[in-house]
Amino acid sequence: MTFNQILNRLLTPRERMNWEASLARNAREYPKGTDLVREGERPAALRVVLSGWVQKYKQLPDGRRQILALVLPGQPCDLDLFTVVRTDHSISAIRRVTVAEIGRQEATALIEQCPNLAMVLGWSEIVAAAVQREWTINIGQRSAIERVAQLMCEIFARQRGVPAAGGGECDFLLTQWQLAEATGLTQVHVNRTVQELRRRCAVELRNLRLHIPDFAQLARLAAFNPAYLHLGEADLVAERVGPLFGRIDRS
Amino acid sequence: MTFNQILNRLLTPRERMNWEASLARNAREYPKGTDLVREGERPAALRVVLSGWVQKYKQLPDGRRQILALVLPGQPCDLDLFTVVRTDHSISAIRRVTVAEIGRQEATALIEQCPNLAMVLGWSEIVAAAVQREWTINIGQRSAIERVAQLMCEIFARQRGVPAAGGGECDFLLTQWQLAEATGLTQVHVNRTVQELRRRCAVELRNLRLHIPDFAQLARLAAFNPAYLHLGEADLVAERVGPLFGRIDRS
DNA sequence: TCGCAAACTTAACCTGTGTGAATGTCTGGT
DNA sequence: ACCAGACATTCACACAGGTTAAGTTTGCGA
Repeated sequence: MTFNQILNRLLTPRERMNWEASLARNAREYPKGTDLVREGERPAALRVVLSGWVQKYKQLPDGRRQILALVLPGQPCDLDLFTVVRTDHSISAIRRVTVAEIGRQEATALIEQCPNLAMVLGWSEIVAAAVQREWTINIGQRSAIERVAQLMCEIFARQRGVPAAGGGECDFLLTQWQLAEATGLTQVHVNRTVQELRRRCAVELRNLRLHIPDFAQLARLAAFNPAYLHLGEADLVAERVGPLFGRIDRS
Repeated sequence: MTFNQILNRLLTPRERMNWEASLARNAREYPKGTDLVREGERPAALRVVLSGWVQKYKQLPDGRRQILALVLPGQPCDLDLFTVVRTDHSISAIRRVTVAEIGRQEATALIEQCPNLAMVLGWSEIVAAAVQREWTINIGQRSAIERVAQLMCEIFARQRGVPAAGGGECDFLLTQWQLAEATGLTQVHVNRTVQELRRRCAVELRNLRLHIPDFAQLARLAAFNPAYLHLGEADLVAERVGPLFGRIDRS
């Protein structure tokens, strides 16, 4: 269940129109590598990725860098605009991206006009937190090959869902260097690892496309358990998230 | 700024009374090692740690375990009760703990009666997410000695704040084995690392107490930057978190 | 106060992953 | 069709941290 499908399901037609209009009105393009947000800044906009991929990352003083999360098309980067005074991480474009940047005033008005929107945005944060936890165990406990395989499973599942059988293909906009920064490995070792995965016929990877011939096999290798993506729970978002973030209003 | 200080500041006296009464009414004790929540369960209560420490963790099928987060006294474990259908991680008592377990009905009523409470709880989730990000870069990029030092800085700062100068002492309820599970190292290597920190006079650690003679020195060694704890931002919680999670009502 | 389990320490050895550097190969822009 | 820069690949070597297996100390419950 993608973020867009959740929006479709939970927003009223009018709410959805307002949201879409706001996104379109505030869409901007950036070349790859552009920093959208820098650590320590005061968040000034609600950002939603419309095309391309965006990374959240942190750096140590000596330059070591860790990618914390990937934001795929359709997803909001974060809700820091509404919550945080100084951002604790940076956000940048992995490749050329289109991002909607909705300013504070408009974003606040939008949420007030669309009672269900806060709820859906809240849900996206909940899933993002679960993904962050999975990345923690990924980096902390899995071996190199498991880490890379796990990340590939996640990226596939977030775009295509978990296939009932067999496999498929999806976008994979990371260079091996970025894959290394996301998994806590070095670029050289990621290369070894990707080749090992190729040798085992677990994945094909070229031209920014990832092909997984047998998803179940890769998932086994990675000890991938898709539960943390909460893909099947969106139907229940309404009754659950409602009390905290907002209220359903289908009038 | 501890969670309790935020509560003091943002709740009305009546709200605070309701909250405290609810905590007291639902307090329960558990011996160390008790699982409070198991991965895959439906969350049934809002849990707040009253004394002792609690860990959130995930396990791989073969038993490898990663501690994801520590919940210290005064803090809520999570808001999964309001948001998630099936929990994606487990929660257990690190040592003997007292935990308030507020059932769904009571928790929902409480939030409806206390408009500011949702806001404060939301803030705790925001900080927890920031901590999770820091743990990710900790495990992904720092060396063993940096990881351990960083975690010690965090635990100290969450209890005592960042000392202006010099150092101090605080509780440290983790065994070296748990320290290993939290940092993605082995127990043996954690032991080596702790001794190296002792040798450098960076910390003293015994009897579940951590003594840091010179916090600035340890922070330098760990590349510790307390910004992610958002310790100084609580004053601004109200105007920020308000629009999303709730509304200030000091009537 | 004893006794046992949990926690910590030490040691010898091993391996997965990091380093640094050179070379090869795409690919998108013009 | 070509070129420049970005990516991927390969190699030789180093070392941080893992593994296994004993000890030794500590602290708590009976």
